[in-house]
This record gives sequence, C-alpha cells and structure tokens, in this order.
Amino acid sequence: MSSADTPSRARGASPGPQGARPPAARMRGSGLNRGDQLLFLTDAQLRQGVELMFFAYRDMIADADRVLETRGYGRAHHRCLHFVWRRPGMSVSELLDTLKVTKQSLNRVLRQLVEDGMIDSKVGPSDRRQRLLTATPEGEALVRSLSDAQNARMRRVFMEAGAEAVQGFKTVLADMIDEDSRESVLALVNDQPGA
Amino acid sequence: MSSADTPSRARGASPGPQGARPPAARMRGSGLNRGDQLLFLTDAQLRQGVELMFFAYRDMIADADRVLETRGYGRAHHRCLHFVWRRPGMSVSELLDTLKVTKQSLNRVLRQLVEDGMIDSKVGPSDRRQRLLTATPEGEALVRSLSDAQNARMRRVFMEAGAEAVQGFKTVLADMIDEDSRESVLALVNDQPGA
DNA sequence: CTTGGACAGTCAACAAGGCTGACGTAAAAT
DNA sequence: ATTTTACGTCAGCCTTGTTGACTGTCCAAG
Repeated sequence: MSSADTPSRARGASPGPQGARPPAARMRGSGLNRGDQLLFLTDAQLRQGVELMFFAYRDMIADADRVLETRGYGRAHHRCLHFVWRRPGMSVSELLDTLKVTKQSLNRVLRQLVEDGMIDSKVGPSDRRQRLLTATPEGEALVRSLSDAQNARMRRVFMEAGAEAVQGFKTVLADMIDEDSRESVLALVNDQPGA
Repeated sequence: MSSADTPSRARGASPGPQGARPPAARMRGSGLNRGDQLLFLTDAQLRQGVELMFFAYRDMIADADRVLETRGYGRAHHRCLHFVWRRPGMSVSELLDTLKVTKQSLNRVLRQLVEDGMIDSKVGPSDRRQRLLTATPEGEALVRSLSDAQNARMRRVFMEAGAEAVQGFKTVLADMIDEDSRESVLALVNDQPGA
C-alpha cells in the first residue's frame, strides 16, 4: 500500500528541518509562484514533519506539566481551564466541541475545577439547560502561571527562529487543522483576549 | 546553534496564521514588509503558537487513531512501533528515552506488540541484559498504513503552505525541542530510512 | 573468585483521564 | 399534551500513565 519513497510532486521542500544545516539546493527563482520551488515531497520529508510535531509537542507540554503537578492537576484540567479563560461564558458543549473529548471525560475535571473555585458555572439565562463557564480570579491566576511556563519556551524559540520561520510555522499549523473546524478554531486563536 | 539569522531582539511575529479574521495590530502598510518587521513578541502571539500546536496535533493524531482503532491498538502502540521501525535493533532503554515515558507504560504495550508478532525482541549479543527490538514484516506493514494516514494530511498541508512555510515550520519545531535531547532527536529525525 | 553495586528489563498495583451507556431535566416539535 | 431532542450528570470500564519491588547480567574492588 504505500510507498516507501513515493515522491509526490509538490512545491515545497525543505531541505533539512532545522536551520542548523545549510539549506541544500534552494532553487530560488524558478519562476514558479508562491512557494516557489518545485520539488519532491518524499515520504521521508513528511515523516520528519510528523516526528518533529511529536517531539516538539512532547517537550512543550512538559513545561506546563511541571506547574500542574504542584497543584495536583493534569493536562485535562489545563486544557479545560485554558479555553474557559479564553472564552468566558462558554457553555459545556462549546467546550466539548473545542476539546473534542466526550462529555464524561470533561465533566470529571470540570467538576473538580468548579469545586476548587477555579471555574464558575452558572445556569444559562436564556436556555436553562446550559451551564455557562467562567474562570474565577484564582482560575485566571493559574492560567497565567501555566502560560508563563509555556510562553518562556515559545518566546525563546520565536526569537531564535525569526519572523519568517514563525510565519511559516503558523501557516502550516493552521492548515493542519481539520477543515471542518478550521474557521472557528482560527477565530478563537486569533481573538484578542483583552478586546 | 540552531538557527539562522537570529537577532537577539524579537524579530518576528506573524500576525495571524491566515486570516479568518483580521486581527488587531496588523501593522499593515507600515512600510516594513512581512518578515522584516521588528515587532513585539506579545503574550497573545506566543499564546497563538501554543494553541495552534494543540489543535494541529489534535487533528493530526486523529488520522492515526482511526487506523489504530481497527486493530485494537492505541497511541502508545503507535509510538512504540514507529520508533522501533525507525531504529531497528534499538534497546528498550533507548526507546524509553525517546518516548520519555516510564518503563511500565512502555512495557505493557511492547509486550502486546511482541506477542502479536509486530515486534521481534531478542537478547543483545554483547550485553545479555538488553532486549533488542525490531519490527517484523507485519509490524512494518502496520507502520506503513499508519504513516499513510498521517502523510496524507502532511502532504496536503505542505503543498498548500509552500516550501518556505514548511522550512519555517521545521525550524521552529526543531528549536522547540529540549536542548538536552535536541541533537540526538534531530539525528533520528533526519536519518534516512533507506540509507 | 566473589561480592556488591549499577544497569537492563519485568511484574504488580494504582491513578488519571479517555470511552460508552443510562438517566434526569429543559426545550422544541408534533 | 405528549413525544422527541438537546444539555448536563452520574456510574462503570479500559487504556495508559506512574511508582516500587524484583530478577538477571555485567563489571569492578576486595
């Protein structure tokens, strides 16, 4: 079924992942639009992308884990609290849709967070079936300390990589999101908190 | 070390991945072109990076999950089998180090994979304490169908984003890896399978 | 040689956080 | 008014993470 070396023709290429090695053949100015270079997208190159996602995610997550551990929370609490903070007043089902987990998984950690006073849950005014969620001041404080941990890494990386690389990074990640949810996800991601 | 032309000042920043909504502070028409603007690395921009990693990883992983489900395996099996396939003959502790999980988590799934004939485990010839792991033909077949699922997404994304974006993507991810393990991880990632 | 420590891997028991299914209640549809 | 649908909750199961105790192997000091 597949390919050891199926080169699918594409524009795009990336000689080596990190900037440590000098870019091999760049082929600039080939006369093609947009990404410019026409080159082979081998399975090996795609595999590199997947593996890099794994390792980067693994290490990025670890920053927050260290903070969570001191509070007795896990990753599930983090995700839940983070998005509630991002969208104050969101309902449980909106949160479910964002996290793509089941109600029960969410409910367990959500209940803890409410009991612990990190999240405030109140019955929806127009639709009383809903529970509208908001982060309390304590919840916000925790979100902030979690963000700080991860932002430190991000800040270093973004500075080292430079603006163009960061732009590319964001473009690729945005494209990687399922098309169904992409629009709403990007609306969330790009929404300014203070606004 | 790793990167290209990195100024110490925050050069960088990417307004938004792609416009689902033109975010505030776009600085368009400032006379500086994209990539060259010197701009502040705000917390909001860092937060976008973290959130995009979450969503992209979530959806990327889902591709493989669908395949795994049909075989009765989970993500842990996937990771384990994948890296054994990448480094035939690797020992259990090397694998532990790659995955950064504890022995027992690994051992459970590893045992299943060995029992199911996906991985071959043999005593190390020079050091009989070691168990050297290799993917069997069946294991390789499974790895391939898992890769196919994820590569389809990667291929589309890489083509759509273009070569430069892909380059930036890989640069940023590589920088995001813990410095301690970065070198060895990149050696693994960049290692060509057929070589 | 042998003994003690370090290292590789295994096994047992437990916790976190996924999942499905059953259920009560509120809103909508008939 | 009654059925149907949607939202949130509760109970129970399974995967996969963790720590701790254990076996077997290697190597170095006595």
